[in-house]
Amino acid sequence: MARTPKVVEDRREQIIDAAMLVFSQKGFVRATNKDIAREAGITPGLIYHYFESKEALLTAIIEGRSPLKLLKSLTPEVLTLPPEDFFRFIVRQVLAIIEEEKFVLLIRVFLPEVIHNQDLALTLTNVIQQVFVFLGKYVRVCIERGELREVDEMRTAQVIVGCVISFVLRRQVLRDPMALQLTHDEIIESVVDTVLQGLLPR
Amino acid sequence: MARTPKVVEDRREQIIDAAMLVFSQKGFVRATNKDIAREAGITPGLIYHYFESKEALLTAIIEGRSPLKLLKSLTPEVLTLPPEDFFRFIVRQVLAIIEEEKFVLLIRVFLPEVIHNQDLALTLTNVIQQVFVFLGKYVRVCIERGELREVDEMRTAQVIVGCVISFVLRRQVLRDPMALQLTHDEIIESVVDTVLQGLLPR
Amino acid sequence: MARTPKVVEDRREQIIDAAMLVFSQKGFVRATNKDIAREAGITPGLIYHYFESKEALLTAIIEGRSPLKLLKSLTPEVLTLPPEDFFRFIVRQVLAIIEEEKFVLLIRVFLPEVIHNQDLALTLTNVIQQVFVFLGKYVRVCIERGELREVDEMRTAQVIVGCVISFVLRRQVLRDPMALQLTHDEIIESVVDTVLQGLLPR
Amino acid sequence: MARTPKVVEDRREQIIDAAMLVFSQKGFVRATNKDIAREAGITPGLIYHYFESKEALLTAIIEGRSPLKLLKSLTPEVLTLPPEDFFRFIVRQVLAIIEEEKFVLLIRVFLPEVIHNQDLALTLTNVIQQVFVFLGKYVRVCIERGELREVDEMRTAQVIVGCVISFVLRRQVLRDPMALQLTHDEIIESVVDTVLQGLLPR
DNA sequence: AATGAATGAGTGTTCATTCAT
DNA sequence: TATGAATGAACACTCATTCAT
Repeated sequence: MARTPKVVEDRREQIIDAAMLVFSQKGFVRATNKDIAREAGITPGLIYHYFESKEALLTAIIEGRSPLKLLKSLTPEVLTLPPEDFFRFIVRQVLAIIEEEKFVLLIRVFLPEVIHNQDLALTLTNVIQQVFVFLGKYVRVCIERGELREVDEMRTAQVIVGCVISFVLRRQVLRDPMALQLTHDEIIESVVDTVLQGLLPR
Repeated sequence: MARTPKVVEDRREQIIDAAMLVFSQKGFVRATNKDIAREAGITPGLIYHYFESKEALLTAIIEGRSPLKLLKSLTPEVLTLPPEDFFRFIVRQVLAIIEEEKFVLLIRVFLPEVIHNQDLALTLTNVIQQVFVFLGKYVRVCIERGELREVDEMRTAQVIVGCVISFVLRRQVLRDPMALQLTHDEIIESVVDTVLQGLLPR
Repeated sequence: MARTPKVVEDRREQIIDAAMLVFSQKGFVRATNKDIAREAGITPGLIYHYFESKEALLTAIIEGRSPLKLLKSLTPEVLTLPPEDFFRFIVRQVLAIIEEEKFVLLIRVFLPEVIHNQDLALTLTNVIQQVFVFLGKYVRVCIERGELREVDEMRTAQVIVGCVISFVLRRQVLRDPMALQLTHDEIIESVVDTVLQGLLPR
Repeated sequence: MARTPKVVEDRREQIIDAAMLVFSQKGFVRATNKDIAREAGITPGLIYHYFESKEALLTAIIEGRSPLKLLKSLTPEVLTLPPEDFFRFIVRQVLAIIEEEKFVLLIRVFLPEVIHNQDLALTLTNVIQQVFVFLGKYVRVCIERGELREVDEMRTAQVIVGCVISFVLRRQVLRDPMALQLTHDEIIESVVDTVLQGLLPR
């Protein structure tokens, strides 16, 4: 009885892991409880001891696996870095977290759901927004320091993060070979160089 | 005898329209033939007079509503425009087509399917690739004319188009208010200005 | 208007022929009106100008194609033939009619239906019975003439005709190669010789 | 744990029994899963816990209820019996097994299917063939012993078994009263007497 | 905690039949 | 006569969910 809660926690995690995998492969609706149970090495009925419904299992994934790490890495000290380093750092960070194996699964689970679920969309929007705000603040500071030219800092943040996101989607959702052949460093270089130097000759 | 074929065509189109709408709202799997029939004002059985299966209906949408218009607008003449005008033109073009009402529906129908359907992913990849190639060629020409500095033209193309795509996705999939409040012109300005001038002071 | 009735008759026959073929291939329930219409070179709707329902089409086949020819060939004059000739004649007659192309179709259409349709079974029973009676009468006459030994004439008739029927079923329903490799003459010989001479040495 | 597998087996058997009955009454295609479920006292969905499909249920009937008993009874010992006894024995055996209640159901289930299913036809053909071969061998032995006159043993076997089969079909499929009024012994007597003695006076 | 038999509401699909043309 | 679009009532089958064990 003292050990039970720990075991329970494990089972829950185990089911969530299995569900994440199966959902990411077949999609939420197409994935059956039988599929999930098979992947978790249990029987379908047991899922209902830990989750109210299949829907609740999806919610649990969302709530338990939210990309909070992303925001934690955005500490104030990095704000003191010079633009080149800062941008490389933040793009690398976003790429690293977002392309983690588990995170990729999350994307593949959420993306289809987010389209028909406004709540989910809001959750995701908020996370992204916080990245924008953080990045935007830095850009504003640099502008005032004279290290960057006068631009709308929020739009600039959206351009930069947007580039990275589209690379990730092409890699992880479309599995576009042209996007997959690039290393993280090459992506970082392409984005940061273009955005900092601009295309026009100096 | 003269009117009948026209009516038939209309029915087919009508069913496709209804399916597009319902699929975009509920997703392909969740949408039922009953939903589609209700939306089209017919009985479910009639769908099978015009399509072999629900899957075939999805295929018909893809094949009939493919974004060929996008590529048609990319005529050789525009290649002679100076970079500022050219980039504004092409970004405006992509935005205009991609944010058309019907096209938005297409995105919402395909995006969830593309994740679990490699064939669909390939189709989409190919279309995007063609835009990259077109844009890349232009960049190469400008570099040789000395109008743009020396960069990898394909990666640059991916950066530019990627920015636009991520704006569209945030608007049409996430319905992110921050992205929605921008006009097409503002998006174009943000992307083109950032990419051409760069952020570093000149 | 003068020609119409004739055309109508043709159409009816044409539909019945098509239905017989399709029913014999797929069975009554599995065969669709569309199948029949395709085979007849018409559209499904037209069937209902000539027949009340699919069921009525089956009935029309039964009523129109009943094996009356079989009984017509059993004229009184053959009764005067000596046993050897008579048996060969009647077995040959039964075989010839029953293995006619059209008749084989009939068997394949009826057999499955007869099992679940007592009316049909009665119709068929009656036809066979008449053959038994005819044959039985002949046997009785021969016994009285001393040309055959004293046996129950009706049971004897059932044995003889039963042999032939089972050969036909094995050929036309089971398509049993062992039965199919025999010619009509060989079947006749096997049946008649066995039944007349008996297996015991004389 | 000791009782569970037994219950499962019972359920399977129970469904097979119900299906046999319903199929034999309405035919495979006309019989619905609802019919079978009602007969078995379960819900239609449960059928799919035990069988992959309706088709698989038919297959299970074939495989589980195949008339192997028939062949098992044909042991070498009986080959030593004198012709009269042997023929009476084998005809009685065939009649007894083939007219068992369960076997009659089988006939009524298969006969309609066998017409449109070559695989099924082959299975049935093989069983019958084995009986022919067994009987043929015996006839050959007797001929060599001088107990029977010189005849083609395989054709003779076909004649004898064919007689019995046609009696059974008339009884169980056509429900022909003339065939039904005979006892097994009468049928045996008619067949064996005719075939052994022949009709011609000795 | 764990099983898996059992249910019932639904799904895609088929097809005999009707009917405006 | 003839068409084929349209319907509606089924059908086989699926699966989330429940529950006795």
